[in-house]
Amino acid sequence: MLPVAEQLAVITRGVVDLHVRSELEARLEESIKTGKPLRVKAGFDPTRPDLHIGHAVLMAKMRQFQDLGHHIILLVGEFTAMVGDPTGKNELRPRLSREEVRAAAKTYTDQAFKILDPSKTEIRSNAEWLDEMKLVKVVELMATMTVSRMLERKDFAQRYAEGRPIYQHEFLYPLLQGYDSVELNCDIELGGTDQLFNLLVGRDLMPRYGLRPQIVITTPLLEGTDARIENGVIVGKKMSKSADNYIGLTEPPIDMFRKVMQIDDDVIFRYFELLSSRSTQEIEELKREKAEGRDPREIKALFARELVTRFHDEAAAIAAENEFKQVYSGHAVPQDVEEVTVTTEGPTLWIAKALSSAGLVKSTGEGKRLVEQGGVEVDQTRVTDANLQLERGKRYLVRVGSKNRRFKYIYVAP
RNA sequence: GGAGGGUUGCCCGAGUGGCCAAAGGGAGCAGACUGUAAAUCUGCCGGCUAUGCCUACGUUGGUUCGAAUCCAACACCCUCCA
Repeated sequence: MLPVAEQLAVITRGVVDLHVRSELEARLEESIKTGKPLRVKAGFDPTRPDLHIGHAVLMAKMRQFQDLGHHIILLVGEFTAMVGDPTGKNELRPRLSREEVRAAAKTYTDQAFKILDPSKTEIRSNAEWLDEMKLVKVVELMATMTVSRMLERKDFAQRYAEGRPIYQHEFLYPLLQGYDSVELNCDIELGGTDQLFNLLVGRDLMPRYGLRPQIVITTPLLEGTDARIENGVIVGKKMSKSADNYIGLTEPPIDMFRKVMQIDDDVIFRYFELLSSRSTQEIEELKREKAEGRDPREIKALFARELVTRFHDEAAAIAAENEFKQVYSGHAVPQDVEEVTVTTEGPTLWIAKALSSAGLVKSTGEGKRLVEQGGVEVDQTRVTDANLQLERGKRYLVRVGSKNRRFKYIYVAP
């Protein structure tokens, strides 16, 4: 094992909160002396299987602990997922069935193992102990925390102040998550900054059960692909599916690549710092090169390639880069364009109708609008006539959109 | 249990009988300019081949020639009192 100072340097890189540093040092020292790895827990709620690269920030930190020789416990919040953590968006999360949770947990771990070493990862589910928890124990647990303490949590406080609903089971959530740490007797718990409150509840709870309090470390939440830099500070919503500013871990290579290339030129460094395996020095070097006039597209492509390589493979990354260059910079047609067959009653088919039947737009109204606005190409030529009729028995190559180009061959069946 | 306030499109938010498919803003989309990004400007932004029709302002019913707007019941949320 590495000496304490070196481990600390790795552990604290890029983290937001660390409670408490001196305890961490002591615990690392002890671990080196006894040869016992620290028990590091990171939990996740398998609420929805829509993982994006924002989640990968935490996974990368977990991986660092593994590389330092510590023991990672990946806690599946199978039970807590059904309770539903109050979201940052202050909406009540839907409660999920056990089946949905299981499916989501599977996709989560599949993705996590693209970063984590499965042989060094212990997967546990809190349903193991929470399913059978007796009411007396629940009451005991609830008696450890006051309502006003709960209301310290930002989103509770906010909702309370704004007169929006808070349900009682939501108060239970942090307690249950904290109790997981008691069951697992963790040395350290990791989470996103949004989890700080919950993590600290665990820390408070442990001594009440006769355990040493866990050390709490949080990683930043990655801003979405639509983030901007204003006055040197990154601004923008967190990456999320609902804000549609995410890069999914299972997205096709070309989409990953495209989305990275559409990130703001300066914001890309945030991504580098939180996700790239490049060293801090290398990243600084890239920043310097950009300042000296290197094409930002090249720098973004470096990150895009690294990302696609990690979640797919190197061949996919190269292919994606080539396709991107051809399709977006060179206006070429991608290799694998899907062909759809649409039918028509009459001798011809209205373009707007064809677009919606082919699934390229949501409605014929939208199709018509796009044509009117010049957002549609048929056989590589921009369509200007919103009344264009496609002929029966012919096959057309249609392109819709610009930022996110969609191509299809439309065959008008006789 | 009692009293009062609230529920409008993806989000925020105006609208208190016809001029309301519903102001304004945000988000989003398209075009121009570009680099694929930013900034800026322009246009669009419920559905339907439509000078019209359908669906929509929590739900259901009612009043009216006509309802997001008035009435009733219900549901949900909030506040105060118990």
